[in-house]
Amino acid sequence: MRRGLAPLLEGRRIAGLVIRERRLRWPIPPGLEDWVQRQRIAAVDRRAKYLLIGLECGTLLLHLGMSGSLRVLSAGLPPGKHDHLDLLLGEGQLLRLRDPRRFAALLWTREDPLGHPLLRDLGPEPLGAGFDGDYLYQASRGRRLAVKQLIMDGRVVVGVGNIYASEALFSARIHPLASAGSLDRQACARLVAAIRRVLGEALEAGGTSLRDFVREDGRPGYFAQALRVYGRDAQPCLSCGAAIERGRIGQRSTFFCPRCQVREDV
DNA sequence: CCGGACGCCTGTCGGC
DNA sequence: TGCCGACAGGCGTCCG
Repeated sequence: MRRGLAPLLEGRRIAGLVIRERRLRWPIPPGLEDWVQRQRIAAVDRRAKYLLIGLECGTLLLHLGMSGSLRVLSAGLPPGKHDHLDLLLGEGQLLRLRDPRRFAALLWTREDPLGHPLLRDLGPEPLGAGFDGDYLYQASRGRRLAVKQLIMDGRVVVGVGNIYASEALFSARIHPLASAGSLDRQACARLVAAIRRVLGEALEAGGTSLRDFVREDGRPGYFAQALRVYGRDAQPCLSCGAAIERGRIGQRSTFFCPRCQVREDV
C-alpha cells in the first residue's frame, strides 16, 4: 500500500480533508481538517501496519484495521455508505478511506511518530535486519504461549497477521500450538526465514485479497491464490496430502497440516 | 510480567 | 424467504 501510494502522494499539497464519519477506532481528532489544510506531503512511510503520511508540521498516522481500504480517485465521484473520509489532493484527485467495520484509525502527531504510544513499543520489522533467528530465539525464551500467538504479538515482531501466521508456520513445519519456549535455535531460524519468505512473496503479489479488498489503484492483491493452508480446512495438504485441520488459538482461526507440522513439545 | 479474553463495528454466510 | 448465530484480514485494553 505504501509503495503504491507514495508516488501518488509525495510532493502534493493537501487541498482539504472531508470527514463524513469521525467515529473510527478512535474518534478522529477535532480540528484535524484545519490542521492539515495546505500542508505539503513530504513523505509516505510505514511502521508495522501504520501508514505514516509525513507533512510539513507533523505526521498523519493511518491504520486500515480489518476492513479498511484506500483508493485514489477523481474528485466528484460520490462517496458510498462506508467512505468515511477524503483527503483532497488537488488537481481533481482525492484519497478516499472506505471501512465498513470502522476499525480503521486516523491520528496525528507533531512529534516523531515513532515515539507515539501506539508505535513506541513495537517490535522489529519482519523484513528488516533486526529480525533474525537469534532474535526470535531470545524473544521466545521462557514464553509458554502458543508460538502462533507469539509471532502475532506486535511487541515481538510486527506485520504477522492471522493469515500469514498460519502460512509461515506451515512453511516452517512448526505446529501453531507448540509453546514458544520449546522452539530450539534451529526452529526459530526456520520460522524467521518462513515469515520473511511468506511476507516477501505476499508483498510481491500485492497482498491477500479476501472478499473485496483492493489496492489504491483498484486492483486486488493476488496472494490469496498462493495461500497454502489458510482457508483450506479439510482439503489435502499440498505437501503431504493429509487433511488440513482448522482450530482456534486465541480466538483466531488457525489452519495447519497435522502431519507436516508435528508438535515436539508435548 | 504474563497470558487470556473482550470489545469495537458491519457484512456475509450457513443452518434451520 | 426470513431469522439467528457464528465468523471475518486487527489490536488496544482490561482482568486475574
